[in-house]
Amino acid sequence: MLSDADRVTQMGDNTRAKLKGYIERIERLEADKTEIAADIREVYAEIKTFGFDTKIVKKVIAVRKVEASERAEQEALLEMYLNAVGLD
Amino acid sequence: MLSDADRVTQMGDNTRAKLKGYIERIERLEADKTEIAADIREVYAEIKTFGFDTKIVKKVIAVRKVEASERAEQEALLEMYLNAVGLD
Amino acid sequence: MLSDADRVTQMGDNTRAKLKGYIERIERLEADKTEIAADIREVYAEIKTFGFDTKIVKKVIAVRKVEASERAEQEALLEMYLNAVGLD
Amino acid sequence: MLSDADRVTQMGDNTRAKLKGYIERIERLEADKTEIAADIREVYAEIKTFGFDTKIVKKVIAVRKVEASERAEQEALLEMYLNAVGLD
DNA sequence: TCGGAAATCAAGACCC
DNA sequence: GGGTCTTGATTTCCGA
Repeated sequence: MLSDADRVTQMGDNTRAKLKGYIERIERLEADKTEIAADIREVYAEIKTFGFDTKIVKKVIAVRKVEASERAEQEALLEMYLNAVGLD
Repeated sequence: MLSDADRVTQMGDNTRAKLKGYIERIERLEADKTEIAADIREVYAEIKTFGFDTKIVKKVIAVRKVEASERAEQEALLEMYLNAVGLD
Repeated sequence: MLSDADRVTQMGDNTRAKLKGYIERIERLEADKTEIAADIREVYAEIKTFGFDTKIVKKVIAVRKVEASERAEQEALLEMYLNAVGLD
Repeated sequence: MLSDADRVTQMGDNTRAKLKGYIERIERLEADKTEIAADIREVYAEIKTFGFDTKIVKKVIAVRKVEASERAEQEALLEMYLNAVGLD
């Protein structure tokens, strides 16, 4: 069986190009993610400038997040019930 | 500076005994954990025997869990508000 | 045949109570499991404070675990042999 | 001086709306970030399907990342030197 | 029983 | 420097 290293050294140009494409795509996505994180930090900075405690704002957002996830969980549960009854 | 291997070969009996104690304690705790996991699996098996879909039961438990965490988050937020107002 | 949801909507109080009992029992077991995991983390923290590399301690425990299972394996094998020759 | 809570209870509709806007903006940004993370996971899944070890791909990306930051570091250093000798 | 999917956990980065 | 967030690895769990 081929090891990964064997695959790399023996693979054709098409395969190599494909792998390269994957890697570059991931790097672009990660760059986007980093940029968004920077945007978020910026907004918090603005909020602080505005005179609010960012810690509380963060907590408010956290609460809203678990509320949302609870709603999602309940919907999933309902879905399962309906599915079990054959009403979906 | 001493490497870990140095420590092991050079340490006195007391130190060695202490380390041995830690290891045995962890092993006991892990045995307990494994046993509990087995108990949980058993309960699910019983539930299935009983004729219920374990997937739904799991989801019910998940919903209850996020409900609990939401309650905890809201309390933490309230705490922060009160703290900010100086009423805590 | 009844679907799971039929069972839920049509089941009597006894059944419902039984299911509730299962759920609460699982929740208690999971709480126990979480607590034990916390205990284990604590012991590792203590070990680290003590000056040892927790990674190595983990390795030691892992090795002892496979050794234990190997021993069990061999004992089972021996048991089989003895049984086969009528010496058990 | 007003505490944060005072601000919340006493603030006018404009202020409240502004804060709400900030929160919603952050939530949108975080949703985007989550989505990108999902995309990345998807790409890795595709890579795995393709027959490569994702762990190695991750390593490659990590290496390229530090190489990029090292390059940036060196360029900054070069810049400083050139600046110091008045050649920039 | 194997493989993927998910939870758990410690380590590192990063911001305050 | 303290604390939170993120990431990467390990382990765990379930279905096929």
